[in-house]
Amino acid sequence: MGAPPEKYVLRRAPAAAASSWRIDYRAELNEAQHRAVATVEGPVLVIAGAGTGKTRTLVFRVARLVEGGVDPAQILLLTFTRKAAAEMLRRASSLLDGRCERVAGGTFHSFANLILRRHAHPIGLGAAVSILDRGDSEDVINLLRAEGGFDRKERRFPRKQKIAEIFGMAVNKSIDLESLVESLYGHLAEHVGDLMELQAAYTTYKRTRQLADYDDLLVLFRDLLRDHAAVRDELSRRYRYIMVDEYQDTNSLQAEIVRLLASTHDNVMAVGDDAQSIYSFRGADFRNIMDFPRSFPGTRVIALEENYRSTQAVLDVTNAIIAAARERHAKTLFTDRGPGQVPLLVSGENEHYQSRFVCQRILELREEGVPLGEIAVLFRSSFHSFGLEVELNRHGIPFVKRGGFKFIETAHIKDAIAHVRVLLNPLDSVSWHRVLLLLEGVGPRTSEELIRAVVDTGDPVTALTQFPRPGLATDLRALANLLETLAEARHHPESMVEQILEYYEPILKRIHPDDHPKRRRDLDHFAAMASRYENPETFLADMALEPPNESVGDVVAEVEDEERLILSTIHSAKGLEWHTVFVLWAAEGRFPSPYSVADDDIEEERRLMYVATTRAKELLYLTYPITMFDRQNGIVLARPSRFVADIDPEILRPIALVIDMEP
DNA sequence: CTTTCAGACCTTTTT
DNA sequence: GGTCTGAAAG
Repeated sequence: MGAPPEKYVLRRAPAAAASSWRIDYRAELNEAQHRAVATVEGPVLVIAGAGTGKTRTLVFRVARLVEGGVDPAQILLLTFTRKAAAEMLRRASSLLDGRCERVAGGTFHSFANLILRRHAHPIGLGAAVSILDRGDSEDVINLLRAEGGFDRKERRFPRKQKIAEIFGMAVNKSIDLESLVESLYGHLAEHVGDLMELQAAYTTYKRTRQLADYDDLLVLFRDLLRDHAAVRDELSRRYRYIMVDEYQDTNSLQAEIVRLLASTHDNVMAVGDDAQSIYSFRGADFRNIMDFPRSFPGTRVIALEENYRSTQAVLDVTNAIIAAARERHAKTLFTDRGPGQVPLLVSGENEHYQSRFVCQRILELREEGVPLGEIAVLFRSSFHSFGLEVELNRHGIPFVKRGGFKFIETAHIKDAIAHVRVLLNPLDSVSWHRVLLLLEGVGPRTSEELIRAVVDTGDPVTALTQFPRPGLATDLRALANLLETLAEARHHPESMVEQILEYYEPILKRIHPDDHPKRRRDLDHFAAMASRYENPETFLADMALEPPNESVGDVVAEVEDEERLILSTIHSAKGLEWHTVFVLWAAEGRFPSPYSVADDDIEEERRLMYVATTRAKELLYLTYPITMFDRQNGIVLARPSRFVADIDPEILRPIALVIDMEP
């Protein structure tokens, strides 16, 4: 994160032992940052505005702890993505030495997974738990929904997606289904009984088959800590210093986990910004950050308000956006980075103007020497960039897209993963289902029978080869052969994936006659990803918990990242910064999202706009078309987003695009 | 039972 | 544009 470069004086004694050189914390940090770094014992809450050096503070604090003699393995750094943790530890290591790499870190989910695998026993879990991603849990729910006959009710019963959302929300908000439906899903009140029944069935299903969804990881981890004092004390003593980044986006379950983990020492530093809370759809509540001092009495609160990232002109806009927020910690960011250029509110005739403007401006910036990797185009929803993507391709501007539908979620990749999963956890009926339905002549019924045979005999190979259905014998034999080959040697993930692909190739051609070459290429990249792992267990866990955030096709980098423009959802842009930021579709009907308008979640949308605009260091452009296509009404007039429409034109300058008619 | 095909539906954000 | 669902044919 940004910092005054002129103050960057790292003094490193030449070739001396690591412990003999010292970091000059006072020279490196401002007063508030320094206080946060120097406060080592006891609970600390850092309220860090956007671009105020939050990451820098965490990095220096890790270094400070290690330098002060704390064993790195006693430090736990919980972040929003593992990439964020890795990046911080890399920076801390460059301040000190390799020791910082031994700091434990990752997301709540990945850390929970790690601990649960070590302490599976007390909560009745096996070591080979399969992690269900969102799609997997929806599949299970759908199965049970049909099995329980819930879908045959006269009144419309919610679809699997909605059900999964509701179940997840209940867990993440730590409230029971009944009150959740009452408060947030009132229109489903008549189904409460059925939903509860379904939820119970879902839980049983997962437990008996060694399956855990994302929420289970947190719940089971919490239960382990809460109900097993010995484990709790052991863990609490092992992780003596806990730091939690992006605390505004944690939910009550995660807060509870932190509370329990710190039970023997209270050494927790939570860092966050209530104005940047954008994950309430996942049960996060920015009030969590307000409650921190209550669960940790004696908390020292430190506010970081000096912004090192953006010019004053950019800050004037972001301050104006957030000033209208209904409920927040009042703070106004300031900088001494100089005035900078006034951000523009750019309007054009239609979406095409918007795309052309962005492309043209990007090409100009590149001429001026701004690397493509220092430019980002941000948007509320992943599909908002479709039009621009076409235009970028036309101009030959390389880009990566982050967020939205992911590579890992495509059917063919999930198929490949399913084969690895059944091998590791033969009880994983979700994956069995996927694997078996690929065979010609196998539908849901036959698949069920086969799975029952596999579970009953406990021996997949025998169950498959002995299955009394001559028409399927050849295919089942082939599958059994594959499983045998995979099981024989404890394969390296890469060679496992290669074996699977050999088996899967003909199936792929049959199911996707038109585009199997494209899918085949995806699968080859998947194999390449597998090659980075030592064992299949960590490979699978990572694919479920920290999949690459790139969209389909982007996993292949033909060009180095520095030479590619970034397209990203605002959610995926969290914590990052660029020289120039474009915000697409700053128009009513797109941003705020119509869903949020209907549900009265406007305040979170405002924070999203705040997060988007605070990513810019030098240049900021908000664009919107004057007409846009609406599915119901066809072409309609668009208005600028309510979050920016009323900003003083001196602060956010309106510009209209015109096309040069000269030849 | 499985496959196929047409029409409905619905599209936010993510671990 | 893609998935999901239901109905009818193989």
